[in-house]
Amino acid sequence: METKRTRRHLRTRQAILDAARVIIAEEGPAALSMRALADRIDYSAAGLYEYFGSKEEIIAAVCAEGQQRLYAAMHAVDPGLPPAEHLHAIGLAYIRFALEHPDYFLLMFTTAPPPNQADAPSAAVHDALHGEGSAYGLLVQTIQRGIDAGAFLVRPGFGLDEMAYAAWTLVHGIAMLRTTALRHYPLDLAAADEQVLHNFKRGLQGT
Amino acid sequence: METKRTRRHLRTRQAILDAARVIIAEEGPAALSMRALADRIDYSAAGLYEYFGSKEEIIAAVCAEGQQRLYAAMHAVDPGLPPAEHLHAIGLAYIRFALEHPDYFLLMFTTAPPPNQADAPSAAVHDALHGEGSAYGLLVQTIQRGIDAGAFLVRPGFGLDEMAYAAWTLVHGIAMLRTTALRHYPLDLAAADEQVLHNFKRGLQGT
DNA sequence: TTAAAATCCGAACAATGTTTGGAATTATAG
DNA sequence: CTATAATTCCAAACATTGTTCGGATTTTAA
Repeated sequence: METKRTRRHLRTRQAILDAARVIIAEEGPAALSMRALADRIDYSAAGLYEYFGSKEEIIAAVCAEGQQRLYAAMHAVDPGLPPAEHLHAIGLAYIRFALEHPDYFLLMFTTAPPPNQADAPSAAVHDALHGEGSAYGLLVQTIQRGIDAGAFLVRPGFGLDEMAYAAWTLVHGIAMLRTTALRHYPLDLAAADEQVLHNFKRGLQGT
Repeated sequence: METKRTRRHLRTRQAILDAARVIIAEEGPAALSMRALADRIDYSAAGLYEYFGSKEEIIAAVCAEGQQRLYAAMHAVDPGLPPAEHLHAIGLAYIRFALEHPDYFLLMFTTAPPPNQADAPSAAVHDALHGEGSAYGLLVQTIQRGIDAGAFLVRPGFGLDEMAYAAWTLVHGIAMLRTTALRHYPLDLAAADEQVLHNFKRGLQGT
């Protein structure tokens, strides 16, 4: 029972991650160097390696925090809404998260080290996506509820998995474009987003 | 009239870009170092700076080539198709380009240095997107033809620009997810893509 | 042929991620 | 309480990166 040591260890670990997050948000991912990170919390660069094995591990940990925040943002929408509105709302939450935390979002989906899906057993890949507390898992559950309630029409070759995939690509395309190629784009795109989501909803509800 | 010199200059410039493209395709963007690049074409790293001002310029030039190839892929679809099918086909071409050249695609939309839209006059941003020979310009033209032919229904707050934006986000989301988070995903997603594009088409065609 | 310009490269510089060796501190055992 | 072990921390060094500098070599212009 050595809680005192480990508590301090954990606290320092968190301080490192917090500093990393701040640097990324303020100066971009390129400015995240081990020395700058160490300076900010009054450590030396070498000292960081007692807490993380590499810079990649630190970035991966920040990404994991981002996934949790994304999940939290999507989980915060009223679950009492009817399925279609529920799906609409969590889609908007996904987009809003990307617009409010573009550095986070881009880190998670572009800068991040690619999870080695190539050799991993596909069951593990499946679980990582659908697991509890994951944004994609929440999406799947919401759609499943819509199917159960008869609000979404299952067609041959377009069932739960395909619906979830389609919904994800939809909001991801919006989020990605608006945080990269269309960053600072002058026009207001919220109305178009609404139209797109509305049309998608209609597509799920049947012919 | 000093064509001999400039011809050689241009040829070397192109050799540098070709080598950069090969390295990125074979070993990823992270493996693109000035020394590795110089080695491949029997130059020294310092010599490259006679042809490009920085590594960023080289990457930007490779991205520009990628944009041209993307445009060519979309331009290659039969323009005689009816507007809705035409739009469908260039959307598939966009996705296919991303799947066949994921390194290229990701370089263009994530690794690439962000074009400084912040201070540029918005007219220039508009021209860069809509200009002749640009993929987005081709998309806009196709949709304009669909509107003119009465195949796509213009609604208040959802006109040409919004339609083009929506179409782009749609295929971009698919292309981006399948080249990053869903790379090596075991399931076949082509059928779901078809469903999504089909539903989008229906949305454009009216209530 | 001579002067000027364009090419090309070895060497060096600053900054990066990481390793190493050991000093200082803290916990555990006898 | 002491001695041993484990943890924490850092200065220094290493390899690799993008880039600059000075000069040598080659090509063009006069």
